[in-house]
Amino acid sequence: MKLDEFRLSLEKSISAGETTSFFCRCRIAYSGRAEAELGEGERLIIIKADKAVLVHQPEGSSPVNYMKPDSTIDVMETKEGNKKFLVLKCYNQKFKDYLDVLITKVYSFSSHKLEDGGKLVLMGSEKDMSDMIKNNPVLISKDFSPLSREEHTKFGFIDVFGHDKKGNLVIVECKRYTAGFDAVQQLRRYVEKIVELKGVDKKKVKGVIAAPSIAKNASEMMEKWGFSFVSVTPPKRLEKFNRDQKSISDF
Amino acid sequence: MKLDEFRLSLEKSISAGETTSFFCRCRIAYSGRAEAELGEGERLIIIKADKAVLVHQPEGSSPVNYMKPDSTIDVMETKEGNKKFLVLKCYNQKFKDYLDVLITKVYSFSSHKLEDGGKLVLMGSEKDMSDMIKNNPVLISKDFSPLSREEHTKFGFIDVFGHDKKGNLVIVECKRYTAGFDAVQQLRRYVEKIVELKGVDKKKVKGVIAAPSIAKNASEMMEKWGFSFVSVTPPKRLEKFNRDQKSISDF
DNA sequence: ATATAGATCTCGTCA
DNA sequence: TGACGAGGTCTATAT
Repeated sequence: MKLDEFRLSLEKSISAGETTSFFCRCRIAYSGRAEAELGEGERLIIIKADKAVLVHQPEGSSPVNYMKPDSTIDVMETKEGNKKFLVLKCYNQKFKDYLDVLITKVYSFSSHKLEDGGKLVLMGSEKDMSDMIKNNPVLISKDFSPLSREEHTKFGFIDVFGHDKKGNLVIVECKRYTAGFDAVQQLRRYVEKIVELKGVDKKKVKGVIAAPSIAKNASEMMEKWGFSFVSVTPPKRLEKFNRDQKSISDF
Repeated sequence: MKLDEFRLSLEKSISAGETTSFFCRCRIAYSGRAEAELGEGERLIIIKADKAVLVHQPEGSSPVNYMKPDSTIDVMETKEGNKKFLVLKCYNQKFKDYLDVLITKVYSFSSHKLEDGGKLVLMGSEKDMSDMIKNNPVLISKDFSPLSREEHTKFGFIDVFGHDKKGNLVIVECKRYTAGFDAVQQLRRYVEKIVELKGVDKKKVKGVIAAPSIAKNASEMMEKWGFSFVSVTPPKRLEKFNRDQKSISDF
């Protein structure tokens, strides 16, 4: 594809608020929160309707370079020797980010005005876990009584907060994956805050990690601080479909 | 674009290890580490050479649905009433992830075998910060002597480790952005580990956060634990180009 | 705008 | 392979 032709199509698409996708050969420089350079190679570049920019190499889930939404995007001509190339100049005012893409060749270009009001409905998040625990407190222990869930209090952001029949306060930290050091430390901070702010005896505040599993080192740390681990798996609904059906949904 | 025609092109591209991009109308169901549904709408779908799948809505940096690399991808026909549609069935064995995309319409399709050996060169990471501090220890204090950097020791992963002239051990935790609770706790854990494993007096181990700034609450926590904060900004090189030059790089 | 924490985090690294 | 920490994390939420 000719660069001139590409340039016209691209500018038109961007100003029309379309979402654009093109394969090209390019070099990239970024400066902003950090700085990065990427030598010449073939990539897929996406410009979204909200002026987000993504540069994808042929492998990996994440873009190798990107710009956040609300960037300004200009297309300019540049010369290298006697050859004309294009430069995609992107700037994000909010984050003081700059991205330059030197485009030396374009293989294909496509663009479309996407109409999409769909919103993702997700199940199995940490929030869903704390929900499940609040509704089934026996998952934590036979005498656990939850009081609040997912609340931003002056004690901190505690997943599930409650008490037991022995008069202990109980703080539950949920993790949807294997709990590690970070989870234990987070719990420890909440426990200390509660002890400090409520002025109760340290022994009267119990810390609990609810997660599918816990790392060995983290487990040792738990013992040290007198916390306990309860194996809980985030709730799901469709799982059975995976094995039984051709499609996980009949839409 | 006809669905039959699209199907042939897509299957050919996938098996050829190309990177593929197409605009379509679709509905989506995911089940695996969590579960998700996304109603009908127009999206851009990318299938990479490594069998990663990305579904992008017209807005936002991140894909609304995705599959990690090394997924198996099948294209199947399905019926809804008397209409024929396509289903993209993706499965990742390692993560037990399933993604179904019901495609009702395809607007455009493009595919290319990307040749790209380019690797991103990044400057200004936390590693670069700890490098800078090791080479300019005065950034921490006049009498700081670094011993190691970015080392996995039995004491933990410590950004910069050293001592001062008063015989104290000094542990520096670098953050490239505003330090918060998490950073302070991380530091606290390292300090406690060193005290425990080296068997030295608590007062002889000093904790330092090196970051551009620190959150107010985190700062209070620092005082409580006797840690100190030093303002350090991650190193960059190209910054001046941003304002002075048309391009942040002359490539 | 800042602060806090989750995420189908992703990615790299090391034991 | 699991554990652990960084990330130009991104995103949502609350203050």
